[in-house]
Amino acid sequence: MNIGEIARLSGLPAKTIRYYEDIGLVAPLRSTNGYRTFRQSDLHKLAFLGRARSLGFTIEDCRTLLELYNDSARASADVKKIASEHLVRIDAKVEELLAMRKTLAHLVHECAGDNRPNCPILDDLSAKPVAGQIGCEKTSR
Amino acid sequence: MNIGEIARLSGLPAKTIRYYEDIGLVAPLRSTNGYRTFRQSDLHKLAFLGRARSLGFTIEDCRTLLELYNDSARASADVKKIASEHLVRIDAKVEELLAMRKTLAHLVHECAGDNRPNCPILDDLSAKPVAGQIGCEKTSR
DNA sequence: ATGGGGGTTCCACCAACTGGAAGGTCAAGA
DNA sequence: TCTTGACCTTCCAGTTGGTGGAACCCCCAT
Repeated sequence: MNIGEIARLSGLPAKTIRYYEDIGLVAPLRSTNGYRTFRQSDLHKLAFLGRARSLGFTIEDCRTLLELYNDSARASADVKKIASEHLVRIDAKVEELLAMRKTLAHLVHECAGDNRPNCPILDDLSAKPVAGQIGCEKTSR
Repeated sequence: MNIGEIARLSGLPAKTIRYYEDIGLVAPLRSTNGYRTFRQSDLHKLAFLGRARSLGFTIEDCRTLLELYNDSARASADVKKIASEHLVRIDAKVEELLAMRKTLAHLVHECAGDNRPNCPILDDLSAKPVAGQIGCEKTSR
């Protein structure tokens, strides 16, 4: 199968598939005209990658997960560890976003959004941090 | 004030401040020895940027927000629009992460995490999508 | 004069692609 | 046979928001 068909079947853009070959995640054969030729196993691998990426695993996680997948002597603990750590990352990110969301939603709510210049949002952004200020949470970035 | 002091006062790394000058967000003066010299207004601007970035605004949003801040004839609606759109982006991101979280938490829970190879996480990742499958949500990436 | 702690520039790198240019290949139709 | 158009190839650059490091300059105290 050529890259176009594999892209259709795997749901990944051809560009991405070439990139994955570049970084050694997949190794299609080449036909005499230089075209990449994908086997069923390549399709399977790409689908695996697509699914793992859609769950937010990094490329390096994906690489490791693929190795574990191909290692019939793996310990499921190794897989679980990667997934658990990823879960922690996700939770941290969610917390961070919700903290932003909270402040932002409050500010948006306060702002009249009319044609006058007065704006609580800009007031907040330009507020100098005051020592001992009440309700001043540390922003984590 | 030199960059080191401004970094301390604004809470931004010196590297970041130089970068902000590079992309035209701040324009400190230069003293004869080539050192950047920051005014109080530069500090104020950098604090504004730090706060806006900590709320997740993009650099381009920050640029626009700064312009609006300096425009006494602004309409608060313009500010509110930027913030509201950002809020929508945040909500979308949170939704995406929560969807990942849900699947992932389920899989992690299912996995024994011992030294045996059997692993529901890998099973899920390698499952071929089946047409007509029940409970098969589209993953948005 | 020398050492240390500032500062400067510039270049490379991170993740995970994506867009586009310039060109080779192949099958079908006039 | 030629041409058209859909494929495919490689390579380079850009995205976001910085960060690390090298090589070098500057200034003050000892």
